[in-house]
Amino acid sequence: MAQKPAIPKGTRDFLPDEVARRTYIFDTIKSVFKTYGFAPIETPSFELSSTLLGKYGEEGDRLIFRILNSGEKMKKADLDALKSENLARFANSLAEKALRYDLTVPFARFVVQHQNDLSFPFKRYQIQPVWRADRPQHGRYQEFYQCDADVVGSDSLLYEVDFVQIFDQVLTNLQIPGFTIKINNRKILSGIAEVSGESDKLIDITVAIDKLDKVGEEGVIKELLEKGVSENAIGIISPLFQIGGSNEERLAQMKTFLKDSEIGLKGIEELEFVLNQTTELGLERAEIEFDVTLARGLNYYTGAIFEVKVHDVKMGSICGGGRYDDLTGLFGLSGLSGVGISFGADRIYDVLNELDLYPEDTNAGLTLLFANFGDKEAAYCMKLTKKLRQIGVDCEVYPSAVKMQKQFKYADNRKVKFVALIGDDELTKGQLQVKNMESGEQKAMTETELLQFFKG
RNA sequence: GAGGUUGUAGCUCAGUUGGUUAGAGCGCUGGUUUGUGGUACCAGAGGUCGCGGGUUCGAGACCCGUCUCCCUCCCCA
Repeated sequence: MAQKPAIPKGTRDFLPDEVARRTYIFDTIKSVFKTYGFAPIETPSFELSSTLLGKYGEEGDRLIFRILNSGEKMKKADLDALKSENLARFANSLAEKALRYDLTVPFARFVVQHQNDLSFPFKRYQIQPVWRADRPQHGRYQEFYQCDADVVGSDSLLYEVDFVQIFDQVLTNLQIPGFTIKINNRKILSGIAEVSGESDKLIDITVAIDKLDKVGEEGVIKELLEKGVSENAIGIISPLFQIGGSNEERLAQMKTFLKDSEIGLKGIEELEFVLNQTTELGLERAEIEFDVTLARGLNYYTGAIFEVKVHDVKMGSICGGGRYDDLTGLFGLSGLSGVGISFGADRIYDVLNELDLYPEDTNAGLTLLFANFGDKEAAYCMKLTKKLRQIGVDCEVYPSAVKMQKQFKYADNRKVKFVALIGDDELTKGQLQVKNMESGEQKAMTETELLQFFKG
């Protein structure tokens, strides 16, 4: 035997039953996206490196899978960069293409390229795999699916309201018992930086504050000091650590805190609008929480920021999203505001598996199997399968006339719902035996009765 | 990218301080005579103990390297 086969780390194979479960998740998400007026698009799995690089920050660039140039293009390798140890530039000269890292940046590219064919606001959804050269961990893969819905070309906050409803609808439909939609606004974070007098350290401050629930107040202060934030500024920021209570109470506290920051107050106003509208509409299973410490790494968000966490499961956020006022600006089309969300299908899949939340019929089973009693009988069954398939019944004939025990065992493993037995007797009588594999009940019926039975 | 951990049949694991032909359960295959599965009984197949090197008379067990899994950080879905 050759060496045992393997797949790259952070990737997975899916068996038929697993695919059935994943299809259920994708279908649930798709159908909700559709009811909110989103239409699907697709983009290539790889893009030009120049499209992706520099869009996700330094960390993100490191996680982008590069596609090595081949043939003559190998000659484009920048050997000078290698000599001068500029490895990043050398790597870029070796790879003109790269696997997509998310669906948002390719979408921005798509919008700019097809701007004349689109009517705005443009709403699309996209369900495709993305790749990250990350170190695999629980709920973290190198290949995984994102399910994105975005709108570009409108700055209306009604879309933020819609997205909150979509989170609630999808996760409720998937039977997830409890989950929290965390919401914040990047303008509030800007306001905090402004009030503290450290506007240029916005990113450092938000990243540090984001860790509050993980490292605690002291941890955050330590990180702020390390990043060179002044003690004075930290003194101004620290009251934020005490913010709590209901969403209304938090808003009130933040209003006071940000009273001298125009941008901060704008953020509060936007957030208040979304929260109020959401209260008007109501939520099925979701809880919504204003979380000042919610930051999210991506540098392109400018307004609302979302993140969804499932209760009682140890798993990173299963959904994220937010508003980006000028994403397409990176590709030369400015002035288009966008807002979007993403469902992490693979994490949702893991959560559903962990909580065992699949509906009963989510498997790759077969509806009807014809037992094989010999050539003559099988030939008759083949004719029947053709008729059944025309009315949409999935069925098949067992391939050989082996002993019944074996055929039934096969039916069992395939999770077959019904087995039809047509032997010599039945052929002459025109009566078929149909056995319900779950109840064990077996009854005789004619061919027309059989077709009728499965039609209903 | 940094640190830690794990790796024995298809799966879940046992395997005493290194010592003969490496075990169990589940699963799988066949059987328990006539056309009936999910239960029972019997039998069988299946492992160069992640991979490569080293120490030793002898290594699944010890050492080094490497890959993988999982975990912490980072970042995120």
